[in-house]
Amino acid sequence: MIVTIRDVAKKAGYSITTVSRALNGFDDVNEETRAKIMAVAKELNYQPNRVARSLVTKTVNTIGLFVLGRSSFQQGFIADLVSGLIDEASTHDFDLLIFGTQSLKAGLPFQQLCHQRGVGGAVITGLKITDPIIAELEDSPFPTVLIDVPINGPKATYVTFDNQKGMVQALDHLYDLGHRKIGFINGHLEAWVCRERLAGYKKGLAKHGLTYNKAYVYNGNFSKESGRAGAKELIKKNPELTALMVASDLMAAGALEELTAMGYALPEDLSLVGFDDQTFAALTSPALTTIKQDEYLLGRLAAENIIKLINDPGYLPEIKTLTTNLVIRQSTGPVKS
Amino acid sequence: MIVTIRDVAKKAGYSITTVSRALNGFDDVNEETRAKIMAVAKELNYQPNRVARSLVTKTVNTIGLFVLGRSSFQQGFIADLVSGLIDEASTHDFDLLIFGTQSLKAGLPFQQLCHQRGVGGAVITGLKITDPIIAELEDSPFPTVLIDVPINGPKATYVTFDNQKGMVQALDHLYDLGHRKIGFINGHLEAWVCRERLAGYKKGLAKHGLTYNKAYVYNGNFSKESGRAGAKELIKKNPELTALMVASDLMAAGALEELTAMGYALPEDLSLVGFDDQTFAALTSPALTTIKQDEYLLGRLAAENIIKLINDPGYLPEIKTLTTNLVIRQSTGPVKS
DNA sequence: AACATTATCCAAAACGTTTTGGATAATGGG
DNA sequence: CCCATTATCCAAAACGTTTTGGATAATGTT
Repeated sequence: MIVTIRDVAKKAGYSITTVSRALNGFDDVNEETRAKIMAVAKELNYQPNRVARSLVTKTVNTIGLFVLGRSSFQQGFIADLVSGLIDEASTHDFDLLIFGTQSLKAGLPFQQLCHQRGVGGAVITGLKITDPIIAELEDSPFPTVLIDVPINGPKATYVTFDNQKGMVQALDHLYDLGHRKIGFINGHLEAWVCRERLAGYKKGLAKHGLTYNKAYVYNGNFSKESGRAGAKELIKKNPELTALMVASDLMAAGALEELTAMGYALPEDLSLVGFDDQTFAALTSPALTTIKQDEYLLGRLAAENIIKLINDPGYLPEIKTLTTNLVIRQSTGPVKS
Repeated sequence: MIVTIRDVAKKAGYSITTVSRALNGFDDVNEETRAKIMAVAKELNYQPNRVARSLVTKTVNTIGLFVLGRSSFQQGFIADLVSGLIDEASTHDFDLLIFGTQSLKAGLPFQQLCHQRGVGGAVITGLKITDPIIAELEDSPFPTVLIDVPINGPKATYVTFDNQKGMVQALDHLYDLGHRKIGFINGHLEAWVCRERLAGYKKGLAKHGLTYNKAYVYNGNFSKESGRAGAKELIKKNPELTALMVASDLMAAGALEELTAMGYALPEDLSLVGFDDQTFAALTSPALTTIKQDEYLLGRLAAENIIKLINDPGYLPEIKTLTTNLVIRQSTGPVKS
């Protein structure tokens, strides 16, 4: 049933040493011998036990993906991120082990945990910028790639999107439609992307000579409910607003509900822009104009990066920033004159 | 840095044998000796290398999750399923390795692949009922749990929802609202759940003395576009229909778009029921009445089952069927008289 | 013929851990 | 005192694989 190198050696008539060296490309094996061994290995469907091999070689081809916080699973992008990670890992003959928060709760030092599980490097998503582990990972020799959180160390880097550019794109779009009073519903500032999105909002305003007004910004928490509350508050306090930008599609959906309930017709009375381009952004009524992020590609990039960090001692960590795209749908339109 | 059992033995002043036996609860170790060894192990943060251990003990505490087809990642439930799997696995000190389709494309026999990767059992999602691997797994000694595809073998079982009951619930609801002409947009019949949903539709009709009419059923493919096409065709050919049931929320969203474009007001002119309760079901306008499936719980159940199959030689595989719930929102209302 | 070199194979050690099968001192019972 | 039992420790073997360091026959050169 389970074929070991001993079975192959016995059937081929050579030692396990010769079998191993034949299969692993050593040049001190006669080519005819090698061919015979390879044929037997193929016939028996022999596959080297990676566990045993990794014990000897101390090389590891497993990436650990840490998804922190149950709510991270409820963001729309995890599936695509995982899909991208798997596809890239697979082309490099790496496997992907997934861990949730409880793995880190056990009080076991991060690297010990990874070593115990045979993980050679970690991709982590769901970190807040205040999480202490970030400092710990920064100078660590253990390869790490963070998603959407900046880090820069000898073996640590991150992948993300150009959030600022995305926000500028959205603001350009609204400006071109004639909007001059533009509000912003952000997420919580513990998420680095929210700091970036705020900076992009400010940059977009400045680009068009518009004044940043603190009262036009609401800090939510990425939930639909905070999107509703944000829209309600911003519009109540600033009825002159003609457009709202929102830091996530889910919050934008909440804002849409609230605005509709308040009697606004979108986009005639007010324009709305989300962020993410989650599946449902095309399903709301009106469908959301939003900033698209290709999370599948981000996953591939993260995997590519962590594999290099694991495999190549001389590899210098590179920060990878993917571009975003404005997707115009029906939630934005010309300002009402 | 990396602490091995030899470091602990050296520092504690005992052999590696005694250290191992002390840490693993053997009773031929003096209790004072044990305490001393445990203190040293704790001080050094010693964690047994699972790779080495599994090589010796041939026990494995890794579950392989196979997600087949890129489109499986785009179904709304994968993230919740994974979350549930991880949480349950973690309580049993199991890890979760994820594989995509390409892992099976390599031509490597399934069990060899799992053995090579140190996987003790597999959870598989995305299978069509026509996939040949199902027969292969049925009588295999390798532990397997399928998601939403029936299988029954000595080491094989499946977890799913009561799709028929869900459909009957939806039909009851529509019947109570006065609907008598009820159409059904199904997914493709290679997905077992679609056969179940069709059977449930028929059962619900029969329960209320309504006649099953083949012309009232459209076979889609789970895409939004097929939902649009299904609504268009069913309504065009059967204008007497007052309600549509749909086998997934995404197709329901497509049907909603089409019906709206055709000038129907929902639910006044026609009622619509989806299936899944995906996040966006609450975000469409009107929000979808739908059948809720708790995929997180399904993930936990699958993990619980596969762990039992791996750990307990005497465990008889149990089919696990979770109940569904009707979630009434705004897409259903009384039939127009 | 003697020595050096090359080709080709293999035993042993290693990886980190677990477990088998003693070894030995202490203790208790006849 | 002698023998049996118990407590407590440890060397060795095992797991499946890789790699080091030979061993040896054949061949070539002087």
